[in-house]
Amino acid sequence: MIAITLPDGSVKQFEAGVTPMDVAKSISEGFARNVISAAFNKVTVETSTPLTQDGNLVLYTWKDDQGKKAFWHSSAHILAQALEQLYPNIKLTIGPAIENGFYYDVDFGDTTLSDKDLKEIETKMLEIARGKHEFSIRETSKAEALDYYKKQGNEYKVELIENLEDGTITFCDHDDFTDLCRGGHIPNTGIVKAIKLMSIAGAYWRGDENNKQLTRVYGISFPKQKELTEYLELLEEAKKRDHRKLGKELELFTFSQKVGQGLPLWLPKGAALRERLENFLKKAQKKAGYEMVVTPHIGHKELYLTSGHYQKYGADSFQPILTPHEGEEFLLKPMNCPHHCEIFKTKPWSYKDLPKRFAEFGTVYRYEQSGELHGLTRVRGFTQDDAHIFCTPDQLDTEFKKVIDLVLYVFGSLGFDNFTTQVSLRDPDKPEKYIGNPELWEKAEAAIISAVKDKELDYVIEEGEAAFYGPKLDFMVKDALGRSWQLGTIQVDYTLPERFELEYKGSDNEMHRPVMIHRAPFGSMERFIAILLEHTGGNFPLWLMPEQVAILSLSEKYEKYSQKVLNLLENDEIRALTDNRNETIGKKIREAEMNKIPYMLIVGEQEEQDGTVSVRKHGEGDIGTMPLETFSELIQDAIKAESKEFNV
RNA sequence: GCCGAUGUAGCUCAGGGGUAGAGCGUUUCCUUGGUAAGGAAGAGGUCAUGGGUUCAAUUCCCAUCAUUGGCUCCA
Repeated sequence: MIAITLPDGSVKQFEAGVTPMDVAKSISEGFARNVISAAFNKVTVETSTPLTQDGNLVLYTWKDDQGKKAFWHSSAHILAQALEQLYPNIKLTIGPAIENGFYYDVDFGDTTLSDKDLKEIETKMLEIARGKHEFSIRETSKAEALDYYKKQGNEYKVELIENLEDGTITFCDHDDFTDLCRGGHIPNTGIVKAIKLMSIAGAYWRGDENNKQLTRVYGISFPKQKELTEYLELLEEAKKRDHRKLGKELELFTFSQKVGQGLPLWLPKGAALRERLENFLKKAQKKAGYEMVVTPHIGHKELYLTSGHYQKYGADSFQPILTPHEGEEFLLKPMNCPHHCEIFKTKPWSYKDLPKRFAEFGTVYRYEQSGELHGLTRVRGFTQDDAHIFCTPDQLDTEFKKVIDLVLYVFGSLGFDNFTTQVSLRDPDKPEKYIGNPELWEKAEAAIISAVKDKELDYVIEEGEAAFYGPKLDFMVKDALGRSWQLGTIQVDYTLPERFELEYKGSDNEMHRPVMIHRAPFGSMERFIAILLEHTGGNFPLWLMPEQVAILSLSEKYEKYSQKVLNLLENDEIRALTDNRNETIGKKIREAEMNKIPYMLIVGEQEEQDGTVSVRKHGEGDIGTMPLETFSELIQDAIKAESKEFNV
């Protein structure tokens, strides 16, 4: 007999050789029907794996992440089988479960797969699924496994197996299909009821662009057709919130092929929104002791040689600009920090002067690969809400935490309540990717981790994600399509002060090197506004709205009164517009609603006589008639209610 | 940059070897209205660009450019 401990702490005795599914059945038949995966002593096992010793067993259903993982991983096997049946000479490589579904990377040889083929593959997959084939795991020797794939001429699987230890190699079989696999499947293919293949994409073998490009088929599957339908509806919903679509509809920004790809053009409403965001941050930064500086859009090549950016990114950047006669080389500014370092150098500093905090909304230009451009989130010219803090090593901890406070204030003011943070450290295996001495790196990394702990942020540590000159703390949020984007960033840098030979005089009358903090709460104005658009679906906080009030006259007869209402609101610094067109009120309301204008004021004969407005709120409808002054107070109070002050 | 898809009116999109269509928007006229589309008429397109096949190309083929889903990259 063996003792199986369940997650609730209860311990049950079973015959050795009992399977997780048997245990599930012993709890209840109904529960067992939903169990699709299991972990024994924290190791993923099949639901049919015999258990031979005491241990902790966790049973997973579709509701658990682990269950979904097993479900989608198993679906990838079904996909592979369908592909093999339809395209006999292909070479399978890897096919994992991902956050939303699964994919399989396949070498199709000379065949090209297109979207039209997906339907046929889906049909084949459903046919296989309906066969209710059981998944079973079988151990094999390394030699046998190698032999199997060498015979097939599948060099990818051979490469995978060569990197595995003998004795740990398993195959998974279902129906007549076999694949190298470490396990974690659902009991049988019949549990997969709904399948949708989403897209085809190219993907490099092992993620290395020097390797052969394979064809990746993305799909998702569900235990019920209804869940698939809901998922597809969710995707539709996400599309409606896409910042590229909303940006066009709300006339915020555009792109022009003639101006160049990745170079956004801000339309009046978008520019106004941007300006308001900038002013919001400027106000908080002023309180926090920042001073604004301004630097040019280009800089001498020498500047970036000193900073190290040229060596690191020069080759992949826009090519240097040559002056006509002297042949001097200038670069489009890819970073503001070298300029700010030169500002720091304009005069000698005492430790009593520090910290110095230089801030700039600095527009930078970077050559991003054409395939990488994406709306406003990945562009070639963008404006950073940049600042650099030059401080003594003693001040680092305090300054870093102050920056965290500022970032949290910004996020809180804009409704980003769900964010995570990432501490990005060096890749210990690739020291050549970084500049600066390892001791300083350690100091910087330790400073960030301690600040994050003190501030009780929810964080993950990612090795190898640091900037080349220093470690960083990034703030990430998710967009409407579930993609994670980096917003704010705070970086500790001992290296640039070294390279620019920055100094201050200490209390000991000796010269010392300051520490630098790079920081940008928004990250870039472009990206931030994109994410804000998707986050709010275009319903920005009232204080940011390009147009807060639409005054809709019932007919042209009330044009004069609507103009009067507009003037009075503008006196109270409320952004309003009038709509006196020869259209019905229903149409004017509809358009204002679609333009997401927060308040609509309907004015007609009654209102003109009484000096009132009939107020309609976006998304809510009629909220009644009131004196104009009352409405003005109402909206001003609403704006005040959502604007928090930044307190240092 | 690489692999796939897409590019038709200002916008959203249909069409298809014989030089183009809808809805919305826009213009003009009628209508002067009470909380999500009042009515009528008109204007508007070298069908992304450049080649090729063909009696004939917007349609088929190739290339380029842009957009897009991924991969790689991201100071």
